[in-house]
Amino acid sequence: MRQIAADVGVQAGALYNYTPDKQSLLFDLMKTHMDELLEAWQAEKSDGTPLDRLEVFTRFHIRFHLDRPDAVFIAYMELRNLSPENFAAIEALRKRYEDELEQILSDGKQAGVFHQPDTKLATLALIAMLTGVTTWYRGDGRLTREGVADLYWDMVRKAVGA
Amino acid sequence: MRQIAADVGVQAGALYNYTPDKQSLLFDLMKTHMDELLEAWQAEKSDGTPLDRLEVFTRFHIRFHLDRPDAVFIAYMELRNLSPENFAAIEALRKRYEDELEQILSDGKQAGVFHQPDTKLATLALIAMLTGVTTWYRGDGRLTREGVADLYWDMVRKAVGA
DNA sequence: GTCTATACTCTGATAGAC
DNA sequence: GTCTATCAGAGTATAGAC
Repeated sequence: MRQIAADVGVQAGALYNYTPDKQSLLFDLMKTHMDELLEAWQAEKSDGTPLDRLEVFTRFHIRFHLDRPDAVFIAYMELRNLSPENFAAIEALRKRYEDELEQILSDGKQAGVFHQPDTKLATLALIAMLTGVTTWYRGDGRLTREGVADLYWDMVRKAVGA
Repeated sequence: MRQIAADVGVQAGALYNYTPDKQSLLFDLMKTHMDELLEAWQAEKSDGTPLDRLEVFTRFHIRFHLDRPDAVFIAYMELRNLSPENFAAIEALRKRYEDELEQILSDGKQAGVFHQPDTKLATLALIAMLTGVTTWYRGDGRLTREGVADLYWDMVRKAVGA
């Protein structure tokens, strides 16, 4: 709390005018992140073919996460420091996001364009693969953000047999 | 440290007969984990075709990580608590492991059986995808460990165009 | 709304007896 | 090798002045 206070230019005690305690502050950070993720996806998602929707999801996920490395880091690494109730709330939001991808994969399989044997596992596997980009991508590296998205999309597409 | 001491049945001070400080204890845990990973892989790897080697790697990675959920959790979540020198040492070991997969993918591409456009990115993407299994797999769930490995292998194989 | 001051607790680590 | 006792520092949070 002292470190946060120093970064925003006040003394530690002054922070408690804005948050009742540290746990609430962490929860608000994570909840805001997940709300923004879901809201941004609702604004981005389209009604095309399953293949198109999967590509939109893939590129959206990479772009959104690369735009917010700090929030993503917190959202994954601080889960264990949430109270049980707060953890459940964040997990529910995460599940809603996973369901968006699962629905695309499910529709694609039904349409005969995707061929994953297990849609639920494919959902989790693809999200893990895509989110991993935040652990290694650096803006000054050899690949542009668009280049990275192209490469991930190639793998996603193939992984579901499209 | 008091919590660890309580779990092993001694007082906190007694732990310092076994480790000079907490940082060393964490580093030793993570280093041991990485050493075991590399050693186990050396014992497991074979000389077959790239496709066979990739399958062996996939199944090995899943099995090894599902066998050690606690060590895996620490190895990923506590990286930020390592001193810079210790972090560099662990990262070097991690890189050696990644290089094992990268070599397989590289050989497969050269042989014309894999078709990933970017071998380095494919390496990181696949490891992230596979390691993700530890965040959701539960032994009492609907899938057996072998079933999970089969499903991941199907996705890995397709993702590299094999 | 921010400050200073401080209460209270926890933490890693050490000292010295046994 | 373990214990008890304790230190020094950091942590979250609160009180009261301005």
